[in-house]
Amino acid sequence: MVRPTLKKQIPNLQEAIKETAWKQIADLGASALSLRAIARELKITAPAIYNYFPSRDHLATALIVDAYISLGDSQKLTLENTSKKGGVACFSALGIAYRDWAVTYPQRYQLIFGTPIPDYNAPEDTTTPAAAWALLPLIETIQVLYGEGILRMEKFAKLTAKLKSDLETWKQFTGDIAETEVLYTAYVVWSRVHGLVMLELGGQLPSFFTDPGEIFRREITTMINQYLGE
Amino acid sequence: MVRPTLKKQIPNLQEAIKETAWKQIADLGASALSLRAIARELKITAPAIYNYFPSRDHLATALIVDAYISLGDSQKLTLENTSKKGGVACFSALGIAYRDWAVTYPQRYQLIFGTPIPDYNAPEDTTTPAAAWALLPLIETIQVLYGEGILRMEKFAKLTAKLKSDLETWKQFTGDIAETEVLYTAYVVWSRVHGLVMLELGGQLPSFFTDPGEIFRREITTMINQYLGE
DNA sequence: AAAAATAAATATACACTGTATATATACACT
DNA sequence: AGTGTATATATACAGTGTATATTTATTTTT
Repeated sequence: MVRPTLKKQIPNLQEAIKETAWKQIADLGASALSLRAIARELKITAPAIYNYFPSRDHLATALIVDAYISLGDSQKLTLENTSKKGGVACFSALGIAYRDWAVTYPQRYQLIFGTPIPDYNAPEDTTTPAAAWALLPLIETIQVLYGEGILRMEKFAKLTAKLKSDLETWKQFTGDIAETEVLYTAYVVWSRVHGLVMLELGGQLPSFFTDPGEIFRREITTMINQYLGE
Repeated sequence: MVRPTLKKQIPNLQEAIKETAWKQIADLGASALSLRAIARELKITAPAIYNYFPSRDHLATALIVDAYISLGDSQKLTLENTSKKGGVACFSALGIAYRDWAVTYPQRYQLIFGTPIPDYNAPEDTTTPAAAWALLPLIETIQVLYGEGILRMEKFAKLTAKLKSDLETWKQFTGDIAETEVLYTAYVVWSRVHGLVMLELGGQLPSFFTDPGEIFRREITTMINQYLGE
């Protein structure tokens, strides 16, 4: 028999492939992403996957988008649960939640921000919107703080015209909810959080640092002191 | 003929293998590291490499250590060329040089901090000292600023006893030249620089940002304003 | 209802990869 | 000169992504 009857097949195979991929990524790391291994687990032949994803890279892109969505969902949920406590509390909670997500799903974080898949280059037109969406809660929060006059933009050098125009382009991806100053701040904040998380997950933070979370929380506090104020 | 005469062979094959590896990494990316490709270019069979590196991972580790050394050399040279201009100038120059190195050798940067090689996990006992060495010039500089009373530690929350003890352990790797406060600051500064560089190299900074270097230089200035002062 | 078209799987094959094993040769030392 | 060791080759295995052709199940059309 060349092809089994459909009743024996997996329904919603596209989702099943991604789920199996996530399971294996969680177990063996993002670099172990293997069409053949996925096929084996689904009792399918490897080329069959090509009916759902034209190539391994397309599957990887789909996984990355899913990961961004998962991160964005986590951020969104955090914001909803904290919004009543005020802007500063939101800022702090979003930072903590960002790291929590990364620590909970290190493989997903590496999948997005590391380069775990050989010869894979993420297509910018799909990842830029996904990344922007994941950052929306942070941008929203900073926009609120900016509106309340709590964000101390005067601590930064004045934004140049060119930089402002670049940020205008980014605005389109972020739902046009924030001003250029806010977007700039969000990017800078993101880079700080990302740097800490990346060093921690990448193993660059030597293992004798017994509580990486503490350093992270300290930095959140420092950022609040530096960027925000009455 | 099973083995060619030695006069036809490459002298200093260990170095030649690493050089070829670097060339291919620069051309095709760190994920394309392939013993067979190296062997092909050296007109050698793949298993011959095993006489010099027990496995692909050992070669990768050697390359990572080399990359750290290259980064450290660049930092050291920068410090030597700037030291007469004072601590703040050094701080700034080291930051710029760090990014310059990363932008010049993006593949090396990804090799160290990304996870480009499938199933490879860097052995901490070799990378921690290498990383510490690469950071020495920054640590030195911050130590000088701290000694001059320019580093505003009061902006940070007081270091806890546990964190201090963790930092004491790190001290051993950094030549015991700096105090815990300085090491903490250096780590935090590193994480900020690293975050920006990582987002830029990883393609997370959308391409419509026409001059990533400007954002970076602005952040250096911001850091000087935040951490240093008369 | 039968036939044609389409979709989705298999089978097979190719060019790769890292690496284990056995073997042969060049070189250094006694 | 002969022996031992280092260093290469040859071969093989299991794994990878993916291109191609083939077969079958399902859907659509007549």
